[in-house]
Amino acid sequence: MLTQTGEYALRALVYMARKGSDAYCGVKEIAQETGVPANYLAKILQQLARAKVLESQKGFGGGFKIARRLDRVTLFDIIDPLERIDKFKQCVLGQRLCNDQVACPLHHTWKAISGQYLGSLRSTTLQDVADFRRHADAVEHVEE
Amino acid sequence: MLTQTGEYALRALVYMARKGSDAYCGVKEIAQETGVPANYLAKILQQLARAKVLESQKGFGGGFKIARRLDRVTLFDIIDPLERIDKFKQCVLGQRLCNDQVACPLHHTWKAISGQYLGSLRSTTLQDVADFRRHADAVEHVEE
DNA sequence: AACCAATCAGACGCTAATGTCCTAATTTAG
DNA sequence: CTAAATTAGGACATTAGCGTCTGATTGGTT
Repeated sequence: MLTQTGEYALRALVYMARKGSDAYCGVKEIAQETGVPANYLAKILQQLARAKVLESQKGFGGGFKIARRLDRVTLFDIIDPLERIDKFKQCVLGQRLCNDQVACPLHHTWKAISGQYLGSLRSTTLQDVADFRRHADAVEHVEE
Repeated sequence: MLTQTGEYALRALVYMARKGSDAYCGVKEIAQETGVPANYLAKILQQLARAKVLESQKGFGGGFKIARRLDRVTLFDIIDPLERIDKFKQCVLGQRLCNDQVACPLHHTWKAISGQYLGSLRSTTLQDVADFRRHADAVEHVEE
């Protein structure tokens, strides 16, 4: 469903989004807080920087930060550069000819399944995630 | 989403279901028709036999056949013995404490996504797939 | 200018998934 | 009974994902 790399990326970006600061955030800190191996996380964040999802800054006080407004970054944006999402477009049964008109036995079933998955990833933004968290915190606070 | 092994299993079982015969079906034939590497497919089918999804028969005229009525075999039954579907139950962000009450920022989003996925796999049977195919064949025939 | 903090880039190793091959064990045909 | 067909099972090879390490580069601090 989600590769290890993709999960690590989600962990890191959710952490950064939730932190909310506009300053650059170091790899060590993110790794520490999310439990992702630091060196490997660095590779992942570099890829996301190349994909323009993050901005990076070398040197003292440098690190990574989210390149766009939180409501303009979807979960799909984060996972897409790291995994082969285009797999979804190919026929599960491996038939060359498989589309809405001429469909393999699994075409419609699989299109529905993958459509729901991709749709959810595309419609959920980091803003949604950050908002939810704050709401949950508030609820917790009220319950105390 | 779906591992290579799982995809191969789907290809093979859909082929067998569609063929509709109650006789044992040889690995070579299935491999030929589905484009799956024969030796690897053999391993996969053996696993499904151990999981009671298939029955196997050695010797001349032997092979594999589906062990239950087609409407009692879901796509989930086919994929489950081959992949670690239990991954879905774990928190995406890796938090130890994450459930409906105390949720991580992604809990609800991810629960919805994986729920749709697993639900589709569990509610689709080989009978559905075989039926669809026959219907599609009929449509093709009419169009000629 | 010298130094330090941090990313960048590439090489390297480990592990699991994928794929191949060979030898048994089993069943049927003749 | 023998030979052929076929799965069962294990050993092995290949590949890709995951993870580590080292040196280079960049930018700020002193």
